[in-house]
Amino acid sequence: MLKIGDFARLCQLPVKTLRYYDELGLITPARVDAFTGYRYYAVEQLPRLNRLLALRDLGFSLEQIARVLNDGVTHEQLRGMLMLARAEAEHRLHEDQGRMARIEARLRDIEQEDNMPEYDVALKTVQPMLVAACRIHIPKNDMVPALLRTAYSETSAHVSTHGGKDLEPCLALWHTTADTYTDEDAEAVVPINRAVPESDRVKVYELAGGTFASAVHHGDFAGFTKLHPALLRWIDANGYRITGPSREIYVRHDAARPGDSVTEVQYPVEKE
Amino acid sequence: MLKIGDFARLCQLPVKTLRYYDELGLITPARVDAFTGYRYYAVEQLPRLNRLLALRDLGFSLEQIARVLNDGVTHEQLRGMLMLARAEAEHRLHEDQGRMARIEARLRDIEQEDNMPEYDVALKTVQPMLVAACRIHIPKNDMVPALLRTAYSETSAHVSTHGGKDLEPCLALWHTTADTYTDEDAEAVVPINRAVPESDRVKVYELAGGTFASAVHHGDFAGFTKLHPALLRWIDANGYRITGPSREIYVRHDAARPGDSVTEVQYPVEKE
DNA sequence: GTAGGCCCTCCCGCCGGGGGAGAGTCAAGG
DNA sequence: CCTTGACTCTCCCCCGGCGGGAGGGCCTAC
Repeated sequence: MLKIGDFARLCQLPVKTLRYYDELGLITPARVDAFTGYRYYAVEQLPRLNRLLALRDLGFSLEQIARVLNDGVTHEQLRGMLMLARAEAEHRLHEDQGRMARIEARLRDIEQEDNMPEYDVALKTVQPMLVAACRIHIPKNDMVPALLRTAYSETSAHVSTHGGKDLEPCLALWHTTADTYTDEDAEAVVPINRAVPESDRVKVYELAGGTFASAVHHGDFAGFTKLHPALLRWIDANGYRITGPSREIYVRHDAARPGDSVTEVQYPVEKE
Repeated sequence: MLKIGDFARLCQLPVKTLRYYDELGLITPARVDAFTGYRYYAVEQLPRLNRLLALRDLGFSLEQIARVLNDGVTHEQLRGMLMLARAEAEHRLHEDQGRMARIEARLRDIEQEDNMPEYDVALKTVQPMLVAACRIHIPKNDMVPALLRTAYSETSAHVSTHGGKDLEPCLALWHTTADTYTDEDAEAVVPINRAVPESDRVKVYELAGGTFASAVHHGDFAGFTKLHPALLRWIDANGYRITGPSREIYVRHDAARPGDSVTEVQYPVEKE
């Protein structure tokens, strides 16, 4: 019979861990002194402990290990657990690969240009939302504000005449990725609180959610256009692929005070 | 001014998280009502929040992010933090790659042979220990028990005559990896509690620690020799490399009751 | 005026243990 | 036989990054 410290030395585990495993019923001492509470282990318990450690190394939780060790588990169940563990490990693997890529890109940024990167790009998951939208064609770049404003007014009016309400903030979808700044295909989108009928100009649908690379600009009126190249560089440097139209979210857009405008730009992305 | 729920929707974070970040001083609301305690955020805070998320995605802890955001951090410091984060991500990456390999190997084991693998192999880190050791040559396999016993007696005697004490359990190092079972080069090793002088037959040194692949056998006397092939298969299947002599630890070895013997076999290993 | 949807603080839970307090136990040396 | 020092026991709090819920206040729309 071994005291807990001897057993701990034998299997190279901290004493605390053995006590914790006892509490969870993973390795119960062969004998526990009823008066002193001292735990006494037997060397015969080593194989079970090795089994425990092997399962732990596979990434199983202690609760799963308890099921395997105590309840006994069929081959099929074990296979399922292994495949689940593999999927989880793979997921973490991909996450850390992405993290590595982002860190490397950031380090390159620091090395190359001596000043900080201008914008911080974050990856976020966006919920789908119900919207009313009006698609417009914009022949020349300087017509963007006027045409968008008109489209928002029209959409908003349509929604409210059908008893709906538009929610903040409104956004624009850019279906043309060309940077010619002419003949652009845009969509003025307004989130709404409930479904309303469509018209031939105003469509109502659920704008898809998903994973987006996002950056925010705060300051002078049109300065947020610089976000697009920054985002595109980031997306390229981190090994993502653009999967749809970009979004500009006009968080605050007061024509009277353009210096206070806040705009978020999002690109839907996917790995690889 | 936005209430916390609006701000949460805007940046796609749970309300709880925003409150937590406020508590940590990461994003303090632009205004807090002194009477009601209501938090009011401003859209101007979005860029800072995006910066926070970007740093979080790199794997920084919230405490580190607080330092970056609040105290401001030099380029050199940021570079250091990034390199540290990269090292950590790389470490986790390798861990999960190893885990994947172990899981795959285990799944293959299940697919191939319909019965469970006979032994569980665990990876463990072993502490270095002070030992007295006697190296012996074993011409033929059936001489192992006798020669080892003699070597242990001799070592033990030498240690005790010099005022030392030997600790449990004793082990053997096998310097020959050949499986011919003839002309083997072994070493009878006894852990001791303090340094004693050497003789020409008994050496005293610190047995190195490190990472070992380990399996345990419980049962009939010589059955533990089956552990060696099992361990070798595991080491091969998981992409490790043997870096030194194997160890047999005679956890319990009572010649009178061979059915109760417990033996652990360890191979020192390294990735790749 | 009232309903229901926000918001507040406070407390507990997760996972896999680590650290330490305060008290009891064991084995060896004098 | 006694002491001493190493060991062990239980109990409680701590880590990170929040999530869940209780119990209460606030705000706005009908």
